[in-house]
Amino acid sequence: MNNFVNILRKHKLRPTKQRVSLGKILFDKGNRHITAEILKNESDKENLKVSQATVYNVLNDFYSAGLLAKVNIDDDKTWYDTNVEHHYHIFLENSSELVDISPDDIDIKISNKLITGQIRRVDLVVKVND
Amino acid sequence: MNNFVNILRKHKLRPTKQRVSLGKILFDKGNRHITAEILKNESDKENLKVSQATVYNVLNDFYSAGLLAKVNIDDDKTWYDTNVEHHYHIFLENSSELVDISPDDIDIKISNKLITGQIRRVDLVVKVND
DNA sequence: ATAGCTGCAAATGCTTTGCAAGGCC
DNA sequence: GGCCTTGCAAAGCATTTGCAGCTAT
Repeated sequence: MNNFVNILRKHKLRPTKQRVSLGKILFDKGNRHITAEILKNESDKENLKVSQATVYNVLNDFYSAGLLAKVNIDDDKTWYDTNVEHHYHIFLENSSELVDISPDDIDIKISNKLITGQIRRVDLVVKVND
Repeated sequence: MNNFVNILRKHKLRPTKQRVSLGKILFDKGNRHITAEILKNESDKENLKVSQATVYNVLNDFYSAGLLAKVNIDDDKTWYDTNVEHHYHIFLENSSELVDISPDDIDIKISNKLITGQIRRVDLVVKVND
């Protein structure tokens, strides 16, 4: 029935009412970019009775399990991304919206004499504004 | 005499003792990447008697004047960069150090069908780890 | 039964701010 | 002198944590 319950179990996370209903908000509508504040608001709108602390805990748990990615845009709030595949972002400054860019649509060539050690990740954000 | 005093005046910032001495730490040693905490520590080491609040105020003033750039690495602290030219970054995760990459050493091609509006800036951070 | 989770409130960590005292033009 | 800046302490915000009570297994 509920597929997400199994995903939680697979990651050794108990499928509590709160996790399942927040998971529904996060993963049932395609790729999303969300903050703890937005998630709490949407949860309230659906009368889910989830505390703000639990929203933070759940986001951290999902992130640790690899179900969410973090995106650094500004220093104020943490954004979470339901797309955990390698990709880049466009940030629409007017609406504070994030849009995914597939690595196929962008070509980055770094002169590798600059890199020492292992590349762990490459973060790219194009900030646009009309 | 003190060249930085004139720079401050040009930006309508009064050349107070605090601004001039923090400016010396920031701009007299080539390009630097620094947080409010690091700057306060270095200021203390030189017995400058600058309060933490003033460190924050000065960083904000310099940033607003275009003398410093901000770099988003993590959500915890704000990094400031004395290099305000367009460029990219390598973040050394082991030492939490930032290294500049010149735009000449990296080639980014974005399929421009993806971009609507004006590109305000392109932020790229390569996180390495050995 | 019990290990894990939730909710509340308090604590934390970075940063900002109000206001009185001091410094620059 | 007058306005800007500083310093201190308090406030602000996003986030984390301690702990008692609850829930999934």
